Amino acid sequence: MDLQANIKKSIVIAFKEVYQVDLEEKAIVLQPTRKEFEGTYTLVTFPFAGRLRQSPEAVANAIGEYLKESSSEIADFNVLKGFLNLVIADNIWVEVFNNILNTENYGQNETNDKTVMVEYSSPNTNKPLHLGHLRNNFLGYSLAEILKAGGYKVVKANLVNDRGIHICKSMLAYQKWGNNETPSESLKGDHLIGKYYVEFDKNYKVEIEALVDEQKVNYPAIAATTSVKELKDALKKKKDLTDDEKKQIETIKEIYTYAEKNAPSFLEAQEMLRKWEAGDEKTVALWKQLNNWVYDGFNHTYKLIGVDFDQFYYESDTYLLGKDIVNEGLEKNTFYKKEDDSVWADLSNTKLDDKLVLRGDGTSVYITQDMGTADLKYKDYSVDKSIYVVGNEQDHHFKVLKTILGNLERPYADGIYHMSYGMVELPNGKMKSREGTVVDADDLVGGMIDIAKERTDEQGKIDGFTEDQAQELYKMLALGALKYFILKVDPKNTILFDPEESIEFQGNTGPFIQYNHARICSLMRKADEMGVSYTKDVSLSNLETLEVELISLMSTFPDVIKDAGEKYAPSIIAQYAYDLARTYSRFFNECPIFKNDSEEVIQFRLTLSYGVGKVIEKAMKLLGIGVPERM
RNA sequence: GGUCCUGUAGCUCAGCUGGAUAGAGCAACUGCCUUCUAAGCAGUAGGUCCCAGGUUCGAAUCCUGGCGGGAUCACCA
Repeated sequence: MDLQANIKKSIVIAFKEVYQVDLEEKAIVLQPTRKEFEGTYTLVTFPFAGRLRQSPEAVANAIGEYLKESSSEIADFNVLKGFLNLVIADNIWVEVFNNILNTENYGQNETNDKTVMVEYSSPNTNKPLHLGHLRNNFLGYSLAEILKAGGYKVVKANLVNDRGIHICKSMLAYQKWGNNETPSESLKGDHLIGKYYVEFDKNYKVEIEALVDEQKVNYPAIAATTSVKELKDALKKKKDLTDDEKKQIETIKEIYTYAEKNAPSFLEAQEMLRKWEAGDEKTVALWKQLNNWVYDGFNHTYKLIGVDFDQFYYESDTYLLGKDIVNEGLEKNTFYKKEDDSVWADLSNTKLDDKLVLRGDGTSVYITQDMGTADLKYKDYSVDKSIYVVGNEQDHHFKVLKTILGNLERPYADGIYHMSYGMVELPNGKMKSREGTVVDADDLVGGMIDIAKERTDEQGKIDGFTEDQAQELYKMLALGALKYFILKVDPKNTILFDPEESIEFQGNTGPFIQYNHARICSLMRKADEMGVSYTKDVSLSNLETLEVELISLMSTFPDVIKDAGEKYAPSIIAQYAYDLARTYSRFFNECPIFKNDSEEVIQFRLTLSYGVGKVIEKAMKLLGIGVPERM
């Protein structure tokens, strides 16, 4: 039963009967009534007033009067200016609630026979996951769950970036300084490799500076300076540069570019990449070993944060894909070749600049393999939609990719969607791996679990818990706080990650919602002791405002799920879960459940609590957050 | 410079398919545990919704132009 739709139908009839006008159901917009007025839905009559040559107030009164008389759903109404507030009959709410109770897996939309792939996480295998990856993982996982609940068949995919110059860098450093170190309890594989990646970078930087200073003699504009780096930093800070200084900057850039490409260790890394691509046995063996360590480390983290995948793609398998598509593009004249044999996608039909898709030497670039992988995904799953959960720094890239695939007349091109999300910034600025200001994912989660333990223990709320149960609760609360903190924000906004605030357990937080679930479970336990149980068929004729509010909120859940899926916004679910928990919390305080004379009321409120608990549980599940039975 | 995103309370964020007196949380202050979990509830205080025009009965919301913040415009991935 769709209450809103029924009311709209009644309104259409009302307009026909009262004013002899035909309205489309779509033209009628019902909005939630503001808290300070009585009623659940509000019809705004301003738009009709002009047409009917009546005051908005008169229209509202006439329609309200008609509805009250003729519609069993409308118990009462009130009018303020052009706002017609409709009060729904309590027995209708009871009916709505019974419907919810008797709907299996309430919230789940009917299947739509469509398949969608959600690619997320997609890490580089040269360093451990950090806070930015956490946002990606939480968003991807949640979106996948939301789409499932929205009726899609979902494939969660992870495209692992396991090859390339950056991988060779850590391999090289390990080869040089690794002394056959292996992962251990205290240093798992991804962290181990990350350590060597940092080592490489440190050494590389030293080499660059040395090379730069060596080169400066060839450049009169800066030859006299003692340290190029100091000069560079000084110029960076300065405003209103003179022409000479601007020239110096250009020169410095030039030298750095040269140094970056000619530093010994960089050349070595390049050489290693060539060997890898040639299939050199030793190189490939090292690569395999180190990558496997990293995967073990990642799997540990994935398990810790509770995300999973149905399909892994590896760039070492896919990086050569896409070259056929380049030929196809040339044949279809949507690509063209330049004099140096490089191939470009013609994007003159858009605002975008033409894009290189194959280098002059025949090697591919990032977008080449992305085209190939897109084909592969379609081949594997004939997906109707393909979602890429990738940061907003790649907005342009995905615009180009989608356009190119469209020009190539790929049937799936329209279904490509870049779920772009904003960066995660720290109170003192951006995270920069080179400056050591990254927040490591494992450390962060570990730290939050510790804090969850502290808070819980000091409240003395784990009496009777086994050690395992306690540990499980700490983890559930820690991840609940973290995931909710990140998911409640609209994906496209930049997040300011304040470690202090993210572990708050009060107010608009994950634990607050979890707490309300635990309270409900506590009621259920008490009911059990008292020999009362919830029912699948409540009957009651008189409801409290908060009871109506709860039922009304619950009734919108399937639509909220659909909306969140259409907007690719887990934040909508987060907001909903909080609204429901908060409303329940007020109900809990104002409406005693057991301390009540009427058997009927006790059973109704108990059942209402049960229903709310179920919806909270399901909503949180869509965010990848578990709910405890006690806390 | 071009393109895209963004600017709402001291702070973190909702609201943005136009609708009533702009909402939450945190922080501050005041109440409420012999009664179902106080990780809670109730209340007080806090706003030029970046600015200026425009459209409209009505604009935080739509349009135009500014200003501030961010991303991007690689033969990097």
